[in-house]
Amino acid sequence: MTKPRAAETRKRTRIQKENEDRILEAALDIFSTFGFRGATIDQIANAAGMSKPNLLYYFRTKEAIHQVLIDTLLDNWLDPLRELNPDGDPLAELQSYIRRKLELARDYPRESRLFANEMLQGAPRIQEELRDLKALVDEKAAVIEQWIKDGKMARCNPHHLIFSIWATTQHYADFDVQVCAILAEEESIERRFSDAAKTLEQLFVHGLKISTK
Amino acid sequence: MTKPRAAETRKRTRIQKENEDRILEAALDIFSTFGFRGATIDQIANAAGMSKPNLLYYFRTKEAIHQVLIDTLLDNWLDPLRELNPDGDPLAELQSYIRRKLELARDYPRESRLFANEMLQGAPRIQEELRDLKALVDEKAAVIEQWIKDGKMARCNPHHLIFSIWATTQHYADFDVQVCAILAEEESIERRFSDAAKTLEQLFVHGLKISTK
DNA sequence: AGTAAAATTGACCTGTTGGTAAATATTACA
DNA sequence: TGTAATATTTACCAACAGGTCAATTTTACT
Repeated sequence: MTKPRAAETRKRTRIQKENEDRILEAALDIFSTFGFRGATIDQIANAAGMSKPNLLYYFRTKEAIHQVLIDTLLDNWLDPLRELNPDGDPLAELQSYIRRKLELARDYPRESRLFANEMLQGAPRIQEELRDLKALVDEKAAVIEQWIKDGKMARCNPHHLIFSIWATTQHYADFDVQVCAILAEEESIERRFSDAAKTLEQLFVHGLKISTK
Repeated sequence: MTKPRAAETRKRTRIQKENEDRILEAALDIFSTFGFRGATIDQIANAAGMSKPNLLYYFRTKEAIHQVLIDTLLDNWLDPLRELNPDGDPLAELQSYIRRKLELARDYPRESRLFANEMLQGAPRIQEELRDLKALVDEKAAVIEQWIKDGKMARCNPHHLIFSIWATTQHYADFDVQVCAILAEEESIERRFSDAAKTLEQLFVHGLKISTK
């Protein structure tokens, strides 16, 4: 015990807490932009307003920082799916799920990009988390399957439906540059968000066919 | 002219052509997985079965390789959108667009990931290409808008519709690890693809509402 | 076969990167 | 106020990265 690392001790100091938060905040910026290998500790330390050795006093390795980010990310990220209520109205439930995912993409784009980066690289650091994810998705897919069997919504493949919801919503975080480049620049983020929400609702509920109502 | 670099000379040798192809092939692997900053020349050279200096004999810098990949990528990538025919049947045109994009995701996942990596990092190296992209998208969005005005398809925001098509199809390339982890492992790529195609058609055309036909 | 151009390599250089060691400064708390 | 634990910094290291150079081998062509 010659070197009682801050992160290891039981009680966390005020300074410790503050600095760890600053580091994680900065690391989220850098990792989400450059990916794990593309990010450097120097960059993160700099963004956190801190010297590199000082940063390494709080997190022993680059991996350690990344791990914490990924872990906390996944928790929040899956909350909307967890809340899908089997007893609610199917279309309303799905619409609210879509909306909540879209809000996450709007409010936490860096988290989305961090996750996307990890996926692009083949998810080398989150194999076990993917297993938990599968369990949750399978569970909710069963819920959707039941809805379909009960004749409450159109037949479709529940897993792929979930993929489509993920894809369309996260797109606004992950491909934000592209979205902004293509939409007129004067479009505010609020406008983009509400247009996206309206379009997704239209698509997922009614599709593109002329409705005969 | 003391050093007539291979890539600069008019006539391309057999060896030159072969090696450039091998390098680009290897670079696509590495860049698409690790992103620009995460990829190293050593990795690429190694994957191409070639020494680093030899690789640098064909491409002067890491950027040069990346640039070629991005340029050729964008061309092929946008072909399906270019072919959207204003005089065709709207829903059939869009369905065939979706299918072609899905085929691209299946057959050229690395290209998709390369592009995704660039987007995640804020598209630092493809600003001007994004402008061309905007022009094309605006043009096709106008086509869709006309279809809507003609009462041939349901009202929606054409730009966001295109985003949704991109998102859902590319998802199968970019998030392949996740998709595979969540679907049962025994599912073949053909099965995944056909399930995805069917689901997307259902979604984009009919939506999830119970159809009354 | 001879030769000039093209291709390849090993050795090297410079800057960067993840991480360490030891010394110093600061804080919390009795 | 003293002091032990905590926090921070300076100086450093070894490995790696992008890229160059000069020398050597291979190829294409007469």
